Amino acid sequence: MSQKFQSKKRKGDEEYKGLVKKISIKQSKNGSKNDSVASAVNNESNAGDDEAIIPKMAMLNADAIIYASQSANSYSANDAVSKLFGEQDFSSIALKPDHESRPLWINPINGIITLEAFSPIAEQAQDFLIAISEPISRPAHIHEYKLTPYSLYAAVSVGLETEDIIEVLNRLSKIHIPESIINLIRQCTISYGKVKLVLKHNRYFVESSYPDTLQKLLQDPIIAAARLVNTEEDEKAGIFKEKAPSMNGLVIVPPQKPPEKPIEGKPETNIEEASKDAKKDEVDLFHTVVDLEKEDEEDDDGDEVHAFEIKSDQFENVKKRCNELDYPMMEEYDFRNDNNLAPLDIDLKPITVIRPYQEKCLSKMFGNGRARSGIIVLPCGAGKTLVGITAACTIKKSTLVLCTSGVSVMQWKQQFLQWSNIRDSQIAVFTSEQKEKFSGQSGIVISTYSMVANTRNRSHEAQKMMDFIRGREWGFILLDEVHVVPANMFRRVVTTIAAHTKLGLTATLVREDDKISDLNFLIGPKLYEANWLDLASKGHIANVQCAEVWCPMTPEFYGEYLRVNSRKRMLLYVMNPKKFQACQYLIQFHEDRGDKIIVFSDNVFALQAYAIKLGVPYIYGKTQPQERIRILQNFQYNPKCNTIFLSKASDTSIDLPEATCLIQISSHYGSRRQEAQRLGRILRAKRRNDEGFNAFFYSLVSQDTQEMFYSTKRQQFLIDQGYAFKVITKLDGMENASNLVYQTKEEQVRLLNEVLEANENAADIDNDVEANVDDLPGTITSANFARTPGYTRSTASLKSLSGADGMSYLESDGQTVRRALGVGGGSLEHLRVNNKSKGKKRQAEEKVQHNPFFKKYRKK
DNA sequence: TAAGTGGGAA
DNA sequence: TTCCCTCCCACTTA
Repeated sequence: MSQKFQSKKRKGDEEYKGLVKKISIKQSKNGSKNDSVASAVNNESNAGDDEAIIPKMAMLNADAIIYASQSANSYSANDAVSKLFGEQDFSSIALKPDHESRPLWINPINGIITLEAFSPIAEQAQDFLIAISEPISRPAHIHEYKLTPYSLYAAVSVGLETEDIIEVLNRLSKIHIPESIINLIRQCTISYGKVKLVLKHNRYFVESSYPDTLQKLLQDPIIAAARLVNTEEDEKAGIFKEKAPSMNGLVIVPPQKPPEKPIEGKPETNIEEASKDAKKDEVDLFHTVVDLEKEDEEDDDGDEVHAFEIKSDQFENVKKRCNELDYPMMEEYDFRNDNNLAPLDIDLKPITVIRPYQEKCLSKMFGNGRARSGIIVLPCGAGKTLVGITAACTIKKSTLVLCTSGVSVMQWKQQFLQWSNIRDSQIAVFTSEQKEKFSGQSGIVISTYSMVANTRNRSHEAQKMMDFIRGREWGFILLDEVHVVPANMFRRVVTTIAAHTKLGLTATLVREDDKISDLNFLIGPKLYEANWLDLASKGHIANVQCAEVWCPMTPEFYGEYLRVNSRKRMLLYVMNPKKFQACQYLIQFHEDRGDKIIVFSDNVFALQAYAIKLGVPYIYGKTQPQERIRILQNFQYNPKCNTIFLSKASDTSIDLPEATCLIQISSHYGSRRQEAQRLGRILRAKRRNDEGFNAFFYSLVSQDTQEMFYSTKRQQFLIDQGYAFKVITKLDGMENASNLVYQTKEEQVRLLNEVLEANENAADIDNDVEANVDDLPGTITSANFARTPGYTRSTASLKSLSGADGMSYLESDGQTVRRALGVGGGSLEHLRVNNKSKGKKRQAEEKVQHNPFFKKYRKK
């Protein structure tokens, strides 16, 4: 490979020589690496598809050009092309003479960097790009990254410096870096990393070696207001040795002991050695690409450090404000020199093995010997838990772990016991069921977000436990599924708990709202994000074939689909008989192959209809825990039970390594996170390292319906991760399968009727409520009216009751029954349901409150 | 053990 | 662009 480079080499280009030198060093150090990447790219199972698509794309473009030139016939074809690109026409930018050997393009306008992933040095370039920019899209051959203030902040916080970033970028780029981009980098990095948030004795300090910077920040009204004026107590506590009144009240803290080289502490176990080596490798690798001598320079070496204290309940605001002022505060914890917090006796067990990418994550976190706060993004099944546990074992201070569900809490506890030598008495669980405290000065508490974020009345025990958690200082807080933290209620956990280091873990750092960037000041920068395909190619997670199966609507269903309003359409395309058949066919096909299959449906009606019709067990929200366990164990160990149906009840935190095939029949909304999480269910497939093993992921989509739109949206995350979705318009052999359900028109029509009935019953409530809402002008009176005790809506439709005979699927679902019976008045059946559960009334209230007026009213 | 409540996701 | 429904869960209390 280096031969190829040599042949392209041009004399006199110093930059280029430098680049080649770096490459050959890298190669001699790790000769086979590039080859394996290259082969991974070439063997990439979907590569063929991509190639097949390219000519089509080219044709498409040609069409567009012809069209453009015809519609604007005064232009020549060339002009028309430029017009298509608009201001994104960069044909005037000069390429470097040796551009072919450099893998990057940089868009001067939006900071998007395009990487040729087939370049021999793509892997090194990737490491660098992940450090300085956001991965946007990483399909097989061309990757896109974007430079953003946040990403540059993250780059600085892992130790990169402005000029290094510019220099390396320039080496890798096919064009000279545009001025606009250089300015962006300078602007974003010049002020970064100068201010730190420090927690000491349960108090928060803004610290910097640049007093001017602190002065500047104090000019800001928000920060000034959050400032806590020092008292004599501070002195007694021994935090401040020296005051500097001349600096307008800023105090000087004696110089900190400069951090040593990465984790040289106590290499007690092999693991620590291994991870130390990994860190060294990481640094080496970085030097190889970047060629820096001065990487580990510390600004505050021997300098004085200045600080002022802020109110602890204000620190979220201060962090946010500093971000806005372009002085993002880094949070680092010098845990090895902290003698205030009691140490925690915890180490990884000697048998515990850390994978290379896990070491990489940790090296980003502990790169300068301190613990940085931030976020690590790893795909499901890639061992996020172990990363968290290893981090806890490195910090060795009291640790708080927060998860989304009680099941996860137990899993975390079990994993801590499995991978580390933590004693059982040192690890406590805090949920509604169990309220434990650890013994001694330090320990681990595992809890849920809702437990800690709860603002309503607590049980006595819970309150005591919360006082315990709030009253102490934590060395480390681990936030599992960190993408939920920006939610209004959950985000308060980061402010109410005093923790030196915050580490967020997630597989999918996306939300469908715009709150995800809040994590930058709630937690910290993204420290590492793994490439899913990369991990798959190395065998850490399973290879997955993704396919979208198009199921034509039957004429009857499509006719109805076109007729009804959009709200009622969903059931029609989910219950499409052709989809039913495709699902059944795929189940048979994969069961014959020996696969274990999970079928997902968001829609409970469809879930039950499918599962009952096909005689397969299913789990949804109301399934009792024991029943769930029974079904899941059957699925795992019973060779006769190879398929289960799941609702979104188990989208997260359910571990089924046996599953090798997923089928999605209903995916109403465009949640990228959900799609990725579902794919994650099969990434840890036990059989992933079998020769030629593939897991399968099917999305069944009714053709020419809204579902196709949602499906495309949902897939975006996975596509950005490099997965290619194949479109299957016809399942081979399906027409020969004789045992499929709903083959006759009569059966299909009967199904259609059932669907329409269900739809109508469900819709009755909506119509009814809407009518009410329309009647009421949205005044306070109407609110009172809606909340009047004993108020029942009486615009009953007996029709919906009388039609309930055919709803065989509804019977096991209490809520749907209620909804179906819904508004009916006067019937005994209705009264029975209504008496049994007041849920209906609550539902009615909610509906009324959805009126925009009340929404605003309630917000006030 | 069941029901109510509040909250999250989209 | 905004808003929508539904389903799910955890926690508390009766």
